[in-house]
Amino acid sequence: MSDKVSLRSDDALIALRQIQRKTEIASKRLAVQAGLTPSQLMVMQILSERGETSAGDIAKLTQLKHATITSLVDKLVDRGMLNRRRCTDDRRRVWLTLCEQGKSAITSAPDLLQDTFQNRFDKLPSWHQSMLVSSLERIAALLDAESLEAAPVLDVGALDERPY
Amino acid sequence: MSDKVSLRSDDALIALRQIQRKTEIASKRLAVQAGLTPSQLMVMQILSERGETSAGDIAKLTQLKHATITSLVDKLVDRGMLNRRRCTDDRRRVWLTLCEQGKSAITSAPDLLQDTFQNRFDKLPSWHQSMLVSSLERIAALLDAESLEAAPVLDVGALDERPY
DNA sequence: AGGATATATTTCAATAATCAAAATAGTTTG
DNA sequence: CAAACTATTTTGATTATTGAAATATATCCT
Repeated sequence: MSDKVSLRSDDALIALRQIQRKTEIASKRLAVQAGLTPSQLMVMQILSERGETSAGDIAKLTQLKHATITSLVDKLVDRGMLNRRRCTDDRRRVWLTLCEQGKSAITSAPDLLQDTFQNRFDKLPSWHQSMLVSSLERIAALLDAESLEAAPVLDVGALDERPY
Repeated sequence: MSDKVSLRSDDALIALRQIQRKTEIASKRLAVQAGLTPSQLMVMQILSERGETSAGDIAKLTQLKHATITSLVDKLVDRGMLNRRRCTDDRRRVWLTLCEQGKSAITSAPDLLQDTFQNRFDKLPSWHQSMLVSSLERIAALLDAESLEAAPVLDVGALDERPY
């Protein structure tokens, strides 16, 4: 007759938030190690995973404004981390790719989170490993909201307080 | 006789990075909805989960500098989101707590990621739900590096490029 | 006890990240 | 071909974050 309901989805969300906080902090630290800002690291990781990507897509994926991407990319290009290439079909667009130096910058930095994880994961029995992998992939799928990636933030006019 | 080895820990890390990117972007959007900056949201979520927490601990947990926490907390206190309280035992320390307005600010904002996740999760068969929860909790545990939370970033002197 | 040292937070001044709005350049549509 | 649209960049702010010095308090040591 208790009215306390412990929903499993709540447990899942709690664990998910813990994972989020840990990975986010680890990524902040990783950026410092690699001599990058967190946003720069994010851009470079996206390029590393997806290969050549347009500036606009990067803006959507990172949820940063175009102006921010431009200035951030300027710096990375100056430092020889990536290349700009004007698209020949549609000459308004700009494609970005990592260059060698960029690739090595993000692979050579020591990633404590990754090392710790990998180390412990490898010690688990095989059945457990495969369960975790399939769970992780399922979770990633559950989080896949189109709307999240692309959509702009909806009307916020109702809020009467501004963030500063 | 192929020398391509697809390690399961790599698969796990790939999925983990996807989850990270999605939750991070969702949290950036959530902050905007709540009229907060991402850092402010993070601080408030930590306070919401842990209750009263010292300024220094918040700095460690968020991986921000003390000076940053001070100015960020100034703004939140001005807006009536949280309280400062000097510790009586050790009068150097400052304890922070959410006030009512702060609590409602972070619970009332619509969280698209959470809604999407919850919705889909609830439709899964029970056995699958409990598998996911235990996997998530295990993953969180695997990521639990003391060193990650507390330790300062190690020597970076070897790097010859600065992040700007 | 009391001076030296350590810790927690804040202040101050400077730097870097981000953004809104306008500008530029190219493309599509009617 | 002009009007409307799209992708990116420039410009000129504003805000977030930081390092270093300052402040206040606590602990350690002899």
